[in-house]
Amino acid sequence: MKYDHKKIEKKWQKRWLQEKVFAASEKSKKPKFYQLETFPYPSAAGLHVGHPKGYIAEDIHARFMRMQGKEVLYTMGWDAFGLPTENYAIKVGKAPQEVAEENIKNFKRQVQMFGLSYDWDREINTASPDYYRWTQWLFIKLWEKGLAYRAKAKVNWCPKDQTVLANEQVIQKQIAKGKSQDTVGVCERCETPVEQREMEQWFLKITDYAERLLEDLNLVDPDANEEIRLAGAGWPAATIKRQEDWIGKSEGALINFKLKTLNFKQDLGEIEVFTTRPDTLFGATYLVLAPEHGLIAKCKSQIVNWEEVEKYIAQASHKTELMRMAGAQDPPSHKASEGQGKTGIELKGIRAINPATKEEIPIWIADYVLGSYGTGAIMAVPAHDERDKEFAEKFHLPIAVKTLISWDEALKISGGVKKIQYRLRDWSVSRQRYWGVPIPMIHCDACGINPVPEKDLPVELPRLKEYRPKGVPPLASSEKFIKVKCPKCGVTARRDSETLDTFVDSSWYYLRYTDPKNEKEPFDKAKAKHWLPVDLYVIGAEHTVLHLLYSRFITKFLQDEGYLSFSEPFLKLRHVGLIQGSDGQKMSKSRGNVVNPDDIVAEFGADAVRLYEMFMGPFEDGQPWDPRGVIGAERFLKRFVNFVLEGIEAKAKTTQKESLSFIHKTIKKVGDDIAAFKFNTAISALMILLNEIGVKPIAASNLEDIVKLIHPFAPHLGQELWSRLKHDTMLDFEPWPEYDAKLMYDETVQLVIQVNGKVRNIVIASKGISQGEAEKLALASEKVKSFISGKPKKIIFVPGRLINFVI
RNA sequence: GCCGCGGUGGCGGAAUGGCAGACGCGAUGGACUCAAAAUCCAUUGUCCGUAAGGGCGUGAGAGUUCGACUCUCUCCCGCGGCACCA
Repeated sequence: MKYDHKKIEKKWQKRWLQEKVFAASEKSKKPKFYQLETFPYPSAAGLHVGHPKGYIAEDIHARFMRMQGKEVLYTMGWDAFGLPTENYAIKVGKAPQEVAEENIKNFKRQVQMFGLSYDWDREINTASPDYYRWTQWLFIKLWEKGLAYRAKAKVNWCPKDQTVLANEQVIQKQIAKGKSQDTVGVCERCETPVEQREMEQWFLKITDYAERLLEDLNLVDPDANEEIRLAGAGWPAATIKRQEDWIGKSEGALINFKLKTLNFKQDLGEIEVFTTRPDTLFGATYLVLAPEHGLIAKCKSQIVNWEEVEKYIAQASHKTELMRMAGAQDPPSHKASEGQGKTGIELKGIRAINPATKEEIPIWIADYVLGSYGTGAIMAVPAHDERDKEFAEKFHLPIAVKTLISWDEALKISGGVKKIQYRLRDWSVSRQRYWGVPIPMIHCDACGINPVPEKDLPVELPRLKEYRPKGVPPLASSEKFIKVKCPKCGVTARRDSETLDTFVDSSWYYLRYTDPKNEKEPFDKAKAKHWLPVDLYVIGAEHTVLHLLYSRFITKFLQDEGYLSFSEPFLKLRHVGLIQGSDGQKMSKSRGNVVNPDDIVAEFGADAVRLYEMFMGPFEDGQPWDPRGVIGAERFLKRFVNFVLEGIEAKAKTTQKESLSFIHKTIKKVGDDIAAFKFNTAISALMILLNEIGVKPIAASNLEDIVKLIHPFAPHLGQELWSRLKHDTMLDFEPWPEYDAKLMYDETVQLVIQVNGKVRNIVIASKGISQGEAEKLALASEKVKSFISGKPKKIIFVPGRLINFVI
């Protein structure tokens, strides 16, 4: 057989699809295994060769698990809502619906060309009303429990995309500011500097789950039942760390400071601060409030420098924009130390009393204190805190000596209480754009905000001719959409005109895969219980905070509501390392280093590309694309085909044992490596096997084993060779070969002889050679003897491996 | 600044306390060919040596050990994350 990849790949892909070979059934008696991968955002650009890397790895794993006797749920879907599609649609003058449909079609074709063993009957699309009606349902459930709420808040506004961004969607970027460097928050999609705006928004109360999201990172199975592992156990340590850092738990105390005013007529009460260092209370020499702190307005009449204070507050509220403008205009003489200094102003006319020292201390406002964290007020301890010290030195505030007391004493003196704070903020989910899930709420002047009744779901996204962003939600301009009867009182009310952040869409998709066609519920409880939690999830490292945290939150919420019976959705996580362009840079259109998989697959075949991408290096690392590398993979596959076909001709002529130990070693190595996601060394082991056995005769059963070993990596080829070996079964459901540990070892070993730790000779010895025999054998060698004079001080013997003479 | 990960031939990488550079790419030489491609064979860390052989070598320096790419400490460089969270 000539290795005609086009012919065999087409042939088997067609059969796999037509016969629904990989359909997963919950009725199967086999143990389940649920594999998930980040469902793609179908962009107009299509895939580049880097995208399928994670999919290929999952497919190898899925096929391996099937051969291990597991019923594998492994499927694909489309995260189809979102800004890039909408922006692209605007650019080309089409409806987002059409663009999304075209993109999905193209993505599906490209994905299918790699021969991935998905159950296509479970395909989902977040932009389809069948799906998003349940996203809306989920939102309403959250609202019913008080976990979705509207609040006026300072939000991140992207002026280019004309929409709000979650904190997690704002990335810090360094900008040159004269000679110095400064950072600005920019939109993660278009890199436009983000502005601060005060807006009324929908939020999801993820902070209610902060403690559980943190605690459950450490979940282990109490019964040590290997079949039921819980979250954390199978996660990379760095991912757990990043989640912990993001939640940012700190333990501290709330302490009240009495207020004192120059004018004794008014009682101003107390001011509450949050501190993680109550033990430094004696060193608190001044207080600092965030500019938005409520006390400031309350004390207006007591503050003698009100005009200045007001001016400072106004400046601080526009800080993001101002900093950006200043950055562009600053003269080059601007020094980093000056530019990055803290700003602030004293509230003259009021003072606080330090409860430990009883001294009067000044009160300042400064924008280095955040209104949204703790109480928005701090006690400044310049003797112990670098930031406070910097501020104190700049404004000539007193720095007390270092005095530490116990927490208990500090709380007793001040009447403070212990308090736990989290860095995590609530999740802003409102978007003022068109291409997303309409928020299923109705605003009525009389009854307030109420959800759309469940029977009226989905609230379909209407087709709009004009959907471009103008700062107000595009849906608001559609009278037909907006006008609705209030579900409570029946009078004319208004639909919510915002759409949901697409992270809401993807926060529950892994649940829908278990029951994708259900029209009555988001999923059937029994089916979810059968398949979930997800056993293995391959995601990009960029999702370790956002998507992962949101999904965990939603899972816990649905557990609380009785829909799910577990608290953590993903047992084992693996991150895929990005393939770079041949220039070592990230693949991008603008750099012109994008490699299109269509061309590569057409030339070398899916199997060769699969093999190469897995062979490049460690899965979680990124490597540059080497156009020659695929050729190497193709060469190996050709040699493999010849090896097997020659083997078939010579078949049954031998019961050869010569190469047996090698085959058993390789069976173990390949299996262990697939399970550990070490695909590069698994492939290397197969190459070594082929090099080693070469033209030696081999028994028919061993030949079949070798075909099974390559099958997960090159399934079209594996299946084709399997059929050439006169089998009409699907190789994916044949048992993975077993290795015999007794047969893995050779009778002889290469014994390394060292003198003072340096290798001086290597001799062949029997496996079980004793130390005495080894010494004799070693000293029989002239080479070794020439390095030894007199009696060795010490002899180290590692059985079956090494003998070292210490002189 | 803080946290995390990493640094091994010309390149991707292998080896997690016991032969450094597996496997692959590239390169050099050879076979086949009218020729080229493809394929096959050999060589391929570096220095000294005709050779046998030996010295050096995993970012730098120290340490632990009979023995260190591997463990410990200090430093340098690269990548990623967080960034006034009191």
